[in-house]
Formats: sequence, structure tokens, C-alpha cells
Amino acid sequence: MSAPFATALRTDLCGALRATDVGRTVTLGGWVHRARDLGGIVFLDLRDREGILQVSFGPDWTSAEVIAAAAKVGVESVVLIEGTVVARPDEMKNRDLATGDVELRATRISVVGPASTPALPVARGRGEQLPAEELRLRHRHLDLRRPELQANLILRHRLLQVARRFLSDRGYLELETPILTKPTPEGARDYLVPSRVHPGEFYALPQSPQIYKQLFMMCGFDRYFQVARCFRDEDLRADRQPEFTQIDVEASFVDQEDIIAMAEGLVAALWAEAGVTVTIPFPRMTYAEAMERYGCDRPDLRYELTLRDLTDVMRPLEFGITQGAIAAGGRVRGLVVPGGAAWSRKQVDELEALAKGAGVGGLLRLKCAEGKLDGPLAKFLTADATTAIALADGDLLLAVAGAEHVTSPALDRVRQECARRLGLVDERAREFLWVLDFPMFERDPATGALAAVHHPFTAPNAADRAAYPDEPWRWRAVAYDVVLNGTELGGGSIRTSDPAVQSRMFELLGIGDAEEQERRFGFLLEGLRAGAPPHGGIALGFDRIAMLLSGAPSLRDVIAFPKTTAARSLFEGAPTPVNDADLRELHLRTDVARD
RNA sequence: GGGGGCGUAGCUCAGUUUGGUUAGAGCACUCGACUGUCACUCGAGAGGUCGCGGGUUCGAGCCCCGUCGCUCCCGCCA
Repeated sequence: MSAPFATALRTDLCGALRATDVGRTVTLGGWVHRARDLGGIVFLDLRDREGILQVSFGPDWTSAEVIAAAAKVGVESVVLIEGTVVARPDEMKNRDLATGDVELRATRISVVGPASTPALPVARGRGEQLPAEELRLRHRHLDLRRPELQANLILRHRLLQVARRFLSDRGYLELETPILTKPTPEGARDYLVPSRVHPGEFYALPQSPQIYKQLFMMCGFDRYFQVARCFRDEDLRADRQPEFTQIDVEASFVDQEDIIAMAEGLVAALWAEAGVTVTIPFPRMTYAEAMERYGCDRPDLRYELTLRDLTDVMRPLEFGITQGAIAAGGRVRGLVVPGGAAWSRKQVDELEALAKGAGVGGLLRLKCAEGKLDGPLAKFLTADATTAIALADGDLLLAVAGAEHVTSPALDRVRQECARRLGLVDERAREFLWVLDFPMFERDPATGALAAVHHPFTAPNAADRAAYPDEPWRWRAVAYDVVLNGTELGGGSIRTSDPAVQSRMFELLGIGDAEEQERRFGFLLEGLRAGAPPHGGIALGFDRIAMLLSGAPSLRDVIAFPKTTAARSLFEGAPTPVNDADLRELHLRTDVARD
């Protein structure tokens, strides 16, 4: 690192010293990572964000008082040390340390920040497990001292700088939007903030800056981006936090191709910063094709194992399950697993349990072993069907009968688990993909009501709207997701810029009343009526990208102060009860008994 | 909201299968020895609400019920 880290108190970062520094007299500040007291000579490993350096205190170059002080200092204490950088003899070099060719012969030490015994170790023994995550979060000030987490956050910083540079160089303006905003009835649950001056009224924290960024386009800023903090009050996962960061982008006078090209460049730049070359453009697939071949709108293309339609093959068979499903308007779909015939009954039952967990009644099996077909289906198969299915020796066919919204998720899970078992997943492979032509709406299976697949501001495909004016469930949206190895990195759409079309969309979503539209989305509609350019954009899930590029197993390892799965901060202790006076001032009362 | 896993010393873990004397180990910590270590080594010591509450039992870290916390998954996340 070439930045001038010299200050009034120190001359260098200890982790930056190399053989070229030999002979220099330096003053370093850092944390005592480990100590080795050999009696006459004392070694301290000094750590800062740049790395670790061995400091030696010996009678030939250090006074007795300084040696005694060094022998007494506790690990994780902050010290200032003055000394001379010396080369280590060959047999004393430490190849595991970037600074291992040199050491500091100390002449002075001052303990500027003595540390109490740490509640959990920062320096870990070889092979020793990390402390429980609960403790790591509770003592985050210590956990964040670990070089691994520091490396994650430093990479995160570099990725953010790359994104800013990339977008700024292309004319995107970094504009900020409110954190205290308006509750939205759509989508996820809002975090609400009570208003003190308006009794009974609330702000919401933004789920995304969606409408604001569209308004920037209507204002004529032309290109916008923001490193946007977003808030959603939903249950958590390893890859989901209640507050998270998006790289949020919007541009005017663009179509889908403009946004896709920009996003590919941005993704390539981010991956390049992490040392990975990414080939652009990315392959593309329609939503319909993804669902048909993979049962999933973000397929993992590192392996094939594609789904097949078996409806026509199965239709003539006198087999109750498939006949019933087909008669009810469903289909029979499945996948052929090479080598799956060798799996035990129990192993296939486990797959069936996965499928059932996704809502199907069961998993049909047909295996081909030693040239013979075996399974409940076998005796119903006609010669034509056998030919059509065309199982090779060792193959296992797994099939599901039913409606598409049932067979797809079930087969998706089965496919993923089969790939895992067969070792088909190449962990080093990177399969980027655009999924295009998402449906505009999905139906609530219970009520039949339409809901936006992406969001209500997405533009419907104009040709679909013209062809099926009264069948909006057939409309595709001008929306796109970018996917890597089965993980959604981000998504966006071209927006509706015609206020009449936007009104119609609200109407289809059950917000038919003009007054209600104005009340809830008036600020958007007003903007559209004031003259809106065609516009669209995308948002990338930045935490997830940082997680992938750092190799971290959890989002919590790329967020400095994350929440637990119960949405708590264990370190600072949030959320927390507040006193009655504060509540009264906000015109709030809780129904929770207090002790 | 539902299901699974985990919870024993400051930390990582054994002990729970089949209930039985005073609950162990490594690291860290304290004291001592040691002049080239780099997970220093060696000796000694201190350190326990077995997550919490209740129950069964002559006896519970271990069995039962409840509860809390962390975690993974489903629902949820436009």
C-alpha cells in the first residue's frame, strides 16, 4: 500500500515493511497479536490492518526496562514501538508472513492502549474452530480485528470504489434519497418510524429508492446511481439481512439493451477488482425457458440435468396418478439422472421428501438397471413410451405430475440435490446468465388476485398488451435478472413512463380507485404527468456480491455490524425498550407488559 | 408462524449412548524457568449457575416438560 500512512505518532504500517526497509529506524503502532517470551529475548507479533510483523526485544539492542515492559504487555494491547528494521537470516525467515523477511529490533515500547484479557481469541491456533457466531457478534469489536474479516471489509470498500468510479465515469450521478420516507402497501413489510410532530403518523424506511430514482429521471438528471441502504422487515436467512445495500442505478432514454450492457460492464469491473476475469456479454434465457428447462427463474447453469416434458409420453398410459393430473390440466415433467439407478430406496425417498416439501404429492421413479426397467410405472409402459423415454443403463427417471406452479419448484429442488450428489457442481465455475421476459403478473393461488412479479412500475411488453388487452396475466414485463450460479445478483426493468399505463397497472393490481391511487402513489403519477422520459434501471445486491467475491459463507461476514436471524444486534443491543416518556412524546403506547 | 441443529471453564471441545464418588482436555489467564522463537517450550496454579425454569428419581450435565439464545431451512422477502 503506497498511501502515506505516516502520522505524528508513527512512521509506517507494520504490515507493510519489507526487505527494502532494512536499516530504517521506524516507529510503529499496532495491536499485540501474540507474544513469545523466551526469557532473555522477547518476541511480539505486531498487527495492524496491513499485516503482522515480528518485533524482537533482545539484550544486545534493547534496554532491560524495555524488555521487561514487552514481556508484561498483554495480547490485543495497543503499543507504539520504535526500533530498527533488520533482515532476518535465511533460517529465521517466516514464509507465512508477508513481512517474514524482516523483523523490527525494538528500542522503545509504550503501551498506549492496554487491553483486558479478550473475551474471545483474535489470534487463532491452527485448526481451531471459530468461536460461536453468537459470541463473535456479541464481541464484534474483537471479531472485527481478525485479518479475515478485515480483508472482507477492505474488499467491500474496493468494490464500492470500483462501482462508483465505473458509474461516475459513464455520467451517472450519485444522488441521495430520503431514509425517512412514505410507507408502501406493496411488497415487504415496512420498518416504521413514528412522527413526533404529527401524532399517529409514520414514516417508513425505504425498501428501495425505486420511486425516487424514477423521479430523478423525470427531473432530467438522466443518469443516477446510489449505494442505497434498503430496509425490509421480513424473516432472515444466511443471505438476507433486514438492512442491506444495493447498487441502485437508473437511466433515461434507454431500453433493456442499454441497461444490460451497462450492468455487464459493472459486474465485470467488480469481478475484475476481485481478480476474476468475466466474459461479457452474458448468455440469455427467457423466463419461460428457464422455468421449462430448470423449473426455476435463476437456474444454476454449472450443470445440465435439464427437465423434460413427459406429458405426451404418459398420456396414453393406464396409470392413475399421471392420468388424473393430465385430466386436471396438469403436465408430467421429470429429469433423467445418469447413475441414479444405483441409489438406494432410502436415497430416492429423501429426494421425494424434498419434492413433497415443495408441494407435490410424490415423486415417480423409473430406473433402468441391467437393461431392465423397474419402478411403479414400469408395468404400465407401452413399447412406444419406453422408446420415447429412452433410459440408458444406470439411468433413473424422476417425474412429477401436476400443475406447473407445483412441478417446477419440486423438480428444481430435486435437480439441485441430484447435481450435488453426483458431484456435478464445479465450485470454480462461474455461469452468468440474464433471465428475460418475466411475466408482468402472478396470481395469488388463493384469491386469484394479480400481483406484480417485479414491481408495479415495470413496463409491460407493449406487443403483449396490444395482443391481449383483456388478459393481463399473459403480458410479459420488460424486466431482467442477472444470475450467477443459481444466485440472483440483481434485477431491474424498463419502467412505465406513461401515466395512463401506470394508472391501468395500479388498477389491475387492485388499486382501481383514482383517489386511492393519488393518495398512495400521487407523487409518482404527478411526476409522470409532468413529462417523463423513457427510463429504466437495475439494482445489484451489493452485500451478496461482496459475500461471493470474498468467499464468505454468510452475509454477516461482509457486514461490519450485522443483525442475527432474530433481527437483533448483539453488540450494541438493538432493538431495545424505550422509556415511557419517549413513547408518550411519540404518541405511542405498547401492549407489552414491562417489568 | 412452522420444522431441524446447537448451547458443558474466557474460547474450542470431550463426557449424554446405558442416570451413580470430587465434571475433564487443549488454548487463553496467573506465577515460575528459559537468549532466536514465530501455535515457542517446560513446571505449577486458578478458573464451572453443565443456557434458564420446572419435573421424574435415593441420586440428573445425562431422562421428561417448558422456556430463552444462536443457527439452517420452509412460509415470508413487489
